[in-house]
Amino acid sequence: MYAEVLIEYNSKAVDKTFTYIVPEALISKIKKGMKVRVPFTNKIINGFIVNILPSYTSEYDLKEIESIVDEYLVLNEEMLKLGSYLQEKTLCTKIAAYQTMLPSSLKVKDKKQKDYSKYLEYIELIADGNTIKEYINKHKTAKKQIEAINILKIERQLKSSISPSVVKALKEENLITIVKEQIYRINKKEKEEEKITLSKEQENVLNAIDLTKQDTYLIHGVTGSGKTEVYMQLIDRVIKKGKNAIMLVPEISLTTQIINKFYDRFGNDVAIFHSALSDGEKYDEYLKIYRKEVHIVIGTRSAIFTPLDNLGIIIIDEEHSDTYKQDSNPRYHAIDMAIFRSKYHNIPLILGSATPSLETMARALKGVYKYLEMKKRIGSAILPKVDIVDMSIELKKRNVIFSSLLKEKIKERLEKKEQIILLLNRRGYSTVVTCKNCGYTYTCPYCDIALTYHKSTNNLRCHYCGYTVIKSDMCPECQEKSLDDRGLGTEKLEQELKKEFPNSRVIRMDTDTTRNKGSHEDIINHFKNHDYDILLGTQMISKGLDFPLVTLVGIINADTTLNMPDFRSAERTFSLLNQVSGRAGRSGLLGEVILQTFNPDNFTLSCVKTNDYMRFYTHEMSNRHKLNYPPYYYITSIKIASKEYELASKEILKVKRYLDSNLSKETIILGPSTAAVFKINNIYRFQIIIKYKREPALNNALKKLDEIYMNNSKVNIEIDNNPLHV
DNA sequence: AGCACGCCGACT
DNA sequence: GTCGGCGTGCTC
Repeated sequence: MYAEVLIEYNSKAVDKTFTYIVPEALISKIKKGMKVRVPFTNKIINGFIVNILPSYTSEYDLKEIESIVDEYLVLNEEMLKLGSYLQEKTLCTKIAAYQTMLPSSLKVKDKKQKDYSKYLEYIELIADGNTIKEYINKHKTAKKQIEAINILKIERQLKSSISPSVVKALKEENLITIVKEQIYRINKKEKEEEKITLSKEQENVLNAIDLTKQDTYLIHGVTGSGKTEVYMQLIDRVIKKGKNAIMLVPEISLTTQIINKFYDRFGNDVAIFHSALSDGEKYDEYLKIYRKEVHIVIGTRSAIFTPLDNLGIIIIDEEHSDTYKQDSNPRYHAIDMAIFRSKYHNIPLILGSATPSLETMARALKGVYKYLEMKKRIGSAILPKVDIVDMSIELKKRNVIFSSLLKEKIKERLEKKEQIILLLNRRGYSTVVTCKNCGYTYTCPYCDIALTYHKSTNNLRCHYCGYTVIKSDMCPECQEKSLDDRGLGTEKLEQELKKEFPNSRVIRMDTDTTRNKGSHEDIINHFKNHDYDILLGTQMISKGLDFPLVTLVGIINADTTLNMPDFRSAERTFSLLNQVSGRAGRSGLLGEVILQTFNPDNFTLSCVKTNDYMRFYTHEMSNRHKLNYPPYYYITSIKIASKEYELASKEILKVKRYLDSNLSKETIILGPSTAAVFKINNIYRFQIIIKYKREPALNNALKKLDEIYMNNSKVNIEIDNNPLHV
C-alpha cells in the first residue's frame, strides 16, 4: 500500500504530494486525513496523508512512513474537501490550508506531541479492612497516617489535601492508590430554565427558516431586536433533531454576554473557541468535540473549521464584521467557508446583522439569500434619539473635545445615576490630513477615498491609483493654517474627562487596558455593576454589550472612521455608529446619542441619525456603482514586496504588463501604486488593484504570477481576493 | 523549508 | 592553490 503525503513545510516549492510506502505494521491503521511522520531528505518531519493508493509504480526509490502522529486526529472527507477549496480560493499552499483547519495546540511542533491534558489526582484506599487494621496496630505512633486513613475510609481525597510524606508512606505499603482523572479547564455550567415568550417578529423569522435544506438567510434585525434569542431557538431545534451547530461571533472576548446566555441555556453542551484561550484550553475544548460531548460550538473565525460532523445549522452573528476575513495567509473569509460547509451538509446558513455588509444585502435583495427582517426592539425598548453636533462651531466656543450639548447631557446622566458610553475611535495606522478648523480632508478625485500623507516627501497619495498632490501649509478649503495629521487618543480623553467631571467614575477600554487575559470581562462586569459611570473606549465597546442603565452614548469624533483611506469607510462608519448608538436605551429607559463631527451634513451621518439602513444602502450602492466598487465589481489586490526599492518598483511594472496582456479589456487594472502600509521593516510594498465583473482568466493569471515569484528570495508577492482593506 | 551541489572571488 | 560566498535545484 502507498500513501500520498503533503509535507509540513509551508513553501510553494514543496506544495505537492510525495508518495511513501505504508509499512506492513501500519496498513490496518492508516487512514486518509491522518497526520504522519515521514523521512524527507535526511530528516523525519510531519505530513498529512491526502490519498491512499493500493499500488504505485515510480522511478523513485520510495521511502516508508515512519509513524502515525495521532490515530484519532483525522481530517474527514469533508475537511479534506474544504481544505482544497480553501487552497483554491486563497492560493495558499495545500499544507497551509490544512494547518489552518486545526487548532494550533494540535499542530505537532517538533518531535513529541505535548500532553495538554489536565488532570486532578485523587487518593483512594485500596487495601481491605483487615490489612488496614493490622497496619494501624503496627504503627500506632503514626498519627497523621491514621488520620488520613480514616478520612479516606469515608471518601477519596484530592492528592494535594494530604501531606506528601504521608502519601508516600501509605503508597509504599500498597494501602492506597493514586488515580488521575482528566478534567476540563473550562467547566460545565448549569442550565438555567427560564420561560421565554417570543415576539411576533421572532416567531415569523423562526417559521421562515427551513432546517431541512441548504439556504443562506440574512436576518436583518435592528440592535436589540432579539437576534440572539432567535439563534438559540434555532440551535435548540437542531439539537432536538440530534444534530450539531456552529455559531461564529466576531470576537469572543467582546461578546462574553452572548456566551453567558448560551451557557445559561445549553449548559455544558457548548464548546468555545477563540484566540484568547490558552493552548491547554483549546485542547480541552477540542477534546469535547472529538468525544462528541457537545452539540454547540461557538467561536471566532477559525471555529468555522471545527470538525463537528452531523451539522444541522451554521450561524454567523454580526456577519458584516471585518474579523471574519483573515488578514494574513491564507486570506479566507469565514462566510465562504460557511457556505461550503452548509452546502456539504445541506443545512441552512444564517447571517445576522443590524447593518449587513453591502455585499450580503445586495445578494439578499437579489434573492440569492433569503431576506428576513426584524424592525422593532423587543419589549418596551425603543431606538435612541440621535443628535448631530457641528464641532466647527463648537471649536469657535473653544470646545475642542466636548461640545456644550454633550457636557450638559453627561452632567444630567451623572446626576440621574445613569450610565454613559463614550466612543473615540482612534485614528488608524494611516495618516490622513484633516483641517482642524473646517474638517476638510484631502481626497482622491478619481477614487473618492482619503489621501495618505507621506512625511518624507511631504505629499499626499492615493494608494489605489497613485494620484499625488503636494501638501500645502494652508487648508485648501478655508485657507487656515490648521491642517493636522494627528488625532486625539483615548488616554487623552480620559484625562480631559476627569478634569471636566472630577466626581465621575471613568473606566477606559481599549487595546492598552485589555491586554491581560480576562480584563475585557472585568471591565464589562465592573461597568455592568455600576462601579463606574462612564465607559470610554475604542470600537471594542460597540459590540454586543447590553447595559440596561446606559442612556447616553457620545461619539467624540465621527470623522475618524469616515476619513479612513478606504472605499468602505462610509460603510464601516455607518455600521460602527449604528452599533454603538444601539448600546443606549436597551431597557425601558429612553436612550440618547450625541454625535460630534466636523461634517454635520455628511450623508452617512444623517442616516445614522435617522437609523435608516435602507437609505444609506441605496445611496452607498449608487456610489459603488459609479466608481466600479464592490458589490458591482470584485476586487483583487496584488502586492509586490522587496527590501530593494528599485527591484520592487520594477517587478510591479512587470506584473502590470503581464496582467494587461492576459486579462480581458473589461477588467480595470489600477496602479501600480504604493501600498497602504508602504514601508515596514525596510520592506517596500507596491500594489496593483484589479476590478472585474467576470474574469475567467484571472485565477490562472494569479497562479502564474504566484509561480513566477515562488522561488524568488528577493521579491515576494501577496495576492488577496476580495481584500477588506485596500 | 532545508540542504547539497556548484561555480567564481580573496586569502593562508 | 584553497576557503567560502550564495544562486539553483531537489527532496518520495
